[in-house]
Order: sequence, then structure tokens, then C-alpha cells
Amino acid sequence: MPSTTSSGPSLREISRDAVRARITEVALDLFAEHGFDQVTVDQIAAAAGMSGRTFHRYFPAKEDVVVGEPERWGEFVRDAFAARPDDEPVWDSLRASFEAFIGFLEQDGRVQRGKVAMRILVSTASLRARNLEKHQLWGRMLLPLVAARLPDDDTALRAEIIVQAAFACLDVTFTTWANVDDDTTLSELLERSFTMLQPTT
Amino acid sequence: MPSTTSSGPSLREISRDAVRARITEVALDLFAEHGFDQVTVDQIAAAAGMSGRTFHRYFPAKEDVVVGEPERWGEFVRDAFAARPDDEPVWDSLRASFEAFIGFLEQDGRVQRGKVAMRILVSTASLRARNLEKHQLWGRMLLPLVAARLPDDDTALRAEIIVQAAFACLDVTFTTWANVDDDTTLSELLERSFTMLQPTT
DNA sequence: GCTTTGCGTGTCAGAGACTGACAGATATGG
DNA sequence: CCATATCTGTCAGTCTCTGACACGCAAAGC
Repeated sequence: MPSTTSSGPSLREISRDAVRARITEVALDLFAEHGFDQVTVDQIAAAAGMSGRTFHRYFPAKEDVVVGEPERWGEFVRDAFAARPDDEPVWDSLRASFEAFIGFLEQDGRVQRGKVAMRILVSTASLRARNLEKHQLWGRMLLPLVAARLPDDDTALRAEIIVQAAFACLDVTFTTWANVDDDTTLSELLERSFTMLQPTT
Repeated sequence: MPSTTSSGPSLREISRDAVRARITEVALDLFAEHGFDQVTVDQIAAAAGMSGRTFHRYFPAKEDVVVGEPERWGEFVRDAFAARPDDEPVWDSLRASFEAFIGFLEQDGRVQRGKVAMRILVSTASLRARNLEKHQLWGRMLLPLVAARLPDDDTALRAEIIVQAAFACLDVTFTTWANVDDDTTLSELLERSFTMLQPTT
């Protein structure tokens, strides 16, 4: 147990995060060069100086290296949504929450790396699958909040549709952003996507 | 090669389809009882009286038993969309195309079995993944047709959003239908879903 | 009728992603 | 220095999926 003097992450956690980051760095390079499916776990592990077994102790599945930790970002988005005013239309609240998410990514400086990762993601079936699971998770986290803000009847189906449509917008945003070479902004694409769709009130 | 007297499916194809149907039948029973992940390919093969290797000659992947042949249905939907009048709003055309698809399924009497299959599908990650690939495929087939019907600018992004949103509606439709015990109709749910969302014209 | 050809099938071997069990190494705290 | 917890590698095993080979059977050609 860590001493009570510091309430921050323990030494072990720092070390663990550092190793995870290193693995991610090495793996993304390999994926970018040879393609996700052409790189084996053992190759990544060797490049990172460890055994394949140890790789799986840091990432349960090979896909997790690219997708990251959906849980953390899901909480971020959920909290952002919860912080929105109650009288705002849900569609706008969702857009604002995704906007905050994107803003966080950009500020963190992961955008360049993010574009590489996203290009790998959208071009690999098993990674798209993992991404879908992220949507499902986020959906389960957002659904009750969205449903609570909807007027009277049919809230279950309405909320489901709205959330899924929002994810579709987010997906299209990231996909087109990854496939384009100019400097089009994620925020810009997100706004355009959300504007093209409107839930009937 | 078959003699020219009959232009129908060859004997081999009939036999192949029959075997495929038999495997599907046996496998769905096993999946429904034990869950998709708990049933091995060898178990299905044994229950169908063949080796595991032969199973894979009929279905490249275990998931294909549940998902079926996306290509065929994709063509069906694409043709249905192409047959719609040019001046109809794309959103309505998409709804009509999905309606036709659903109608075909219901007429074929696969609805009961379909509900079982759908329950297995929505509760298994790898099957949801395969279903997503189906969406991607259908999307690639529909996208050019949809884009061609859209007014002037930004057709690429607009088409992408509209198609993805339509798939979201279709997905929610099947998912809620599978999870509900009453007699709510697929068409009914589809209509409600599509009505809740409107692309801005 | 016999052969040739094509096709379906089983067996075998192997890659690749994981997972559990065990044992040694390392570092953390007293 | 020791006791503890954690990390790590090795090994073995499961499961999906693929390629290669050989066997059997049935239709087609002579």
C-alpha cells in the first residue's frame, strides 16, 4: 500500500502506465508499417522487450492497444453530458459532450498519433468491432441520462435511437477525419454531422 | 457441368444449401441452449455428423452460421432502393427499402427462428461485430446511390451520415424487437424509429 | 465395364490469440 | 536482513481457422 503522504497514483501505477504507453508506441509503429493483422503479439512483445505472456498482462487483447480504455472516456462523456443544463435539447447536449471529448483529445496533443491510430482502426475489421463495443458501453452509460431528459412517452426507444444516431455522427466524424489529408478539424466535422440530423421533437 | 435441360440451381448447389441449412439448424439449437461462445465448432460439427474441417468448408467463420449471407441481402436492399422514385426523399426511400427487406423475411416464415437468432446475435460480442461488417458492406453498396440523389454540395458526408443513421434505426429496430416478448411488429418499430429521426434537408 | 476426372470429406500439422499454473526474479516495507 | 507482494518468463493447453495430403465415391468418357 502507498504511504499516506501522497494521494496521487502509486509507484506501481506510474510504472504500469509507462509500460503501457511504451507498448502502445511500439505497437502503433508496427501496425502503421505492416498492418494490424500482419503483426503478431509476439512481435510487439519482442519489440517492447518482453514476452508475449507479459503483453497480455497489460492488454487483455491485441485490439486494446489501439482502442485504449473505453471506460475512462465513457465516464468523461457521461459526466460532460450530465453537466449540461436540463432544458437544453438532448441532441445539443450530446454534441457538446462529444465536443468536450474531442477538445480534450486535441489539447492533449494526441491528435497526430490519433490520426495514425484512427487510420489503422477504420481499416481493420477486428478493430472496428472493438470500437463498436465501446459504443455499446458508452450507450449503456448515457442511455438512462438521455431517457430522463425526454418528454413523456416512448422514452426507451427514443433514447436508444438518439444515442445510436449520435454515435453514428461521431463515427462518421472520426472516419472522414482520418481519411482526409487537409487540416479539417474534428470539431468542424462533428458540427456538420450533427447539423445534418435532427431528432423530431 | 449440368445438362442444359434445367436452368435452375445445380445438384451440387442444392446439396450444398441443404447441408448449410442443416448445420444452421443444429448450431442455432446449441447456441440457444449454451450460448454462442460456449459451443465449439467441433461440437457443432459432431452434432451435424461431420468433422470440424468440413464445417469450415461451409462456413468460413463460426459467426457466419448466425449472420448468414450479407451479400445477398445487401443486393436485395440496394435493388429495392434503386427501384424507388427519384423524387422521393432519400430517408423515405431507405425506410421503404428496409421495409421490403423485413417484409421478405416475414413472408419467408423465418421470423420465429429469426427472433431466436437475433437474441443470440445481440447478446454476443463477436456476432455484433460480424453484424457491423454487414452494415459496412451494405453501406458501400448504398452510398453511391444515396449520394446521387442528394442536392448539390457536401454529398459525401451527407450520404454517409444518412446511411449510418438509417442503419442505426434498423439496428435498434431488430434489437428491441428481439428483446420484447409481445407481438410488436418489425415494421411498426421500424416506422417509429425512422420517424424519430429526420435528416435536415 | 473400366478408367478418368472432379468433388466432398477426414486426418494431420501448424499458425495465432489467448489463459491458467508454476517458479524464479524484483522491489517494497518493516 | 527478512517477509511480503508484485512482476515476469516458461510451459502447456484450448479454440479458431488454414493449408496440404490422401481416400472414397459418383458422374462422364472411352
